[in-house]
Amino acid sequence: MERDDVLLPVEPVFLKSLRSHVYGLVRDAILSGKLKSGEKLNERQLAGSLGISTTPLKEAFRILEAEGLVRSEPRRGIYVTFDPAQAEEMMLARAAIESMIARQAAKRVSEEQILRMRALLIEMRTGLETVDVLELINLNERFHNVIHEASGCAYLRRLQGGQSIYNHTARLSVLSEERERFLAVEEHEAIADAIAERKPDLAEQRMRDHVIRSGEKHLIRVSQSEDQKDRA
Amino acid sequence: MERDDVLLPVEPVFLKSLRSHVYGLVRDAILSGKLKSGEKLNERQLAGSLGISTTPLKEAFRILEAEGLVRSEPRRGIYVTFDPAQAEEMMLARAAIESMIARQAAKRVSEEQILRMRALLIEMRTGLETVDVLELINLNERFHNVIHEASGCAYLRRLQGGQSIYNHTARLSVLSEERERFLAVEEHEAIADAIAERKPDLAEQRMRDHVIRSGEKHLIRVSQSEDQKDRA
DNA sequence: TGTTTGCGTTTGATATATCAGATTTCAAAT
DNA sequence: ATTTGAAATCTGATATATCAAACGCAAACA
Repeated sequence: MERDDVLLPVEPVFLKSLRSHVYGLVRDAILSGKLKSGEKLNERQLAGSLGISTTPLKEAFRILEAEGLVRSEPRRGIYVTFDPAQAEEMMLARAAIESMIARQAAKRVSEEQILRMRALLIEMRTGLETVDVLELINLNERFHNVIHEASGCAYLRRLQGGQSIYNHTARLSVLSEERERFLAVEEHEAIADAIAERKPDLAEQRMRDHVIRSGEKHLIRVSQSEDQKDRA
Repeated sequence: MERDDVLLPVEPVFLKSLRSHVYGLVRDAILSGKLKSGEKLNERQLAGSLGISTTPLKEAFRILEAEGLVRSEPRRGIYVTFDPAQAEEMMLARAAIESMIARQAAKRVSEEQILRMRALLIEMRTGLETVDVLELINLNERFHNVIHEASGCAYLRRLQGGQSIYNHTARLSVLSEERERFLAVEEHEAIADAIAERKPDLAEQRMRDHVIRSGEKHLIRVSQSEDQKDRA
């Protein structure tokens, strides 16, 4: 055993399965509204246009079905199931789970993790002044990651990931507002305080309110841009 | 149209897909501990022993994977991923989602729904005295259903369903305790009060505490019976 | 004219075959 | 004795074939 530690394992990204690839494609199409709710997805036709067989496609459908983005009627077909109401519920689900994670984090956080949160918050303040939105997005994610890590809840974290419906572009759009950037950092600081002081109830409440408030902002933006498309 | 109404639609249970059947089979095996965490599931072998082809089986694996009960390593195989820690996290997830549902219910509940909750609670009190545990389980479910209905959150309800890891037997076991039966009814009454008074925060908090408390009870029972098996 | 029945087409469900990555084995080399 | 590496083998990923249910449309009938 000599110097194994210097060799990082190669990211196995490039051998991602067809299934997961087409899953991502369809998922994005649904969430972005390219596939309307109620629309029927023809297995063979879609497989044909994607240049793959039906086997990986129907596996992708099972994942989407488990996530609640499509509904499968036996011997009938699979139908898209996603509308603004469900988008809001997914946001609420994210709030519920993320706040439960925050609660657990407040019980288990280490001193080292508290320091890391504080450091990130200071960086956020800086990013606020330099109006570096990209950096702010990155810091936000790292901040939440520290909390996830502190919670020790791998399953909840995974479940939470399934409820995110907004892509990078949408985040950029929301954080383009000065007021929103300011609010986000304020709320993150409040959450960090609650966790650092080991107050589970408070941490949960603040995290929930934060996710719901910023989530509503997203939803409003999306519905507005949908309206614009409709007028066109 | 002549007398169609007297003909109830046949329960389409028997034409349930193979996929969903084997999904249920494997899921139960994992949750009940018959399949240990880390165990590898061989596609062909399992398909063979079940007397089916690999196609519906691998679809079932995708659902289980989306639920976080198995993990798939490309070109390697699929491995069971379920241990006591995850069981506890699933219970916490249930608490998080169910309490969010209660919160929404407190905002939207109708007078008629409040009356139905009250009626169920009265029946529970009766079931408490006659020690009709089966009836109590039934009433519990109907009570929660009213709340789900009041919340109007179809997606959250669905997501919640995926976090239930205990079967009828387990529920029976827990409610065999006099004290547990009493506590459950007390908590349900408190939850109903909060919802009837349209207090979202209170309803959420009470529902969360209820799910976590009774969930911990379940977890303890399970770990104890696991210990017994280990000694055998 | 409205309803029903029948058959051909479509399409999802399932089975089987093929491909390619991963593991194992075991002998040759050091 | 240990290492290496190539072939055999295992196994999941993907493609293709087959089966049967559901749909649609038109002919038959009332």
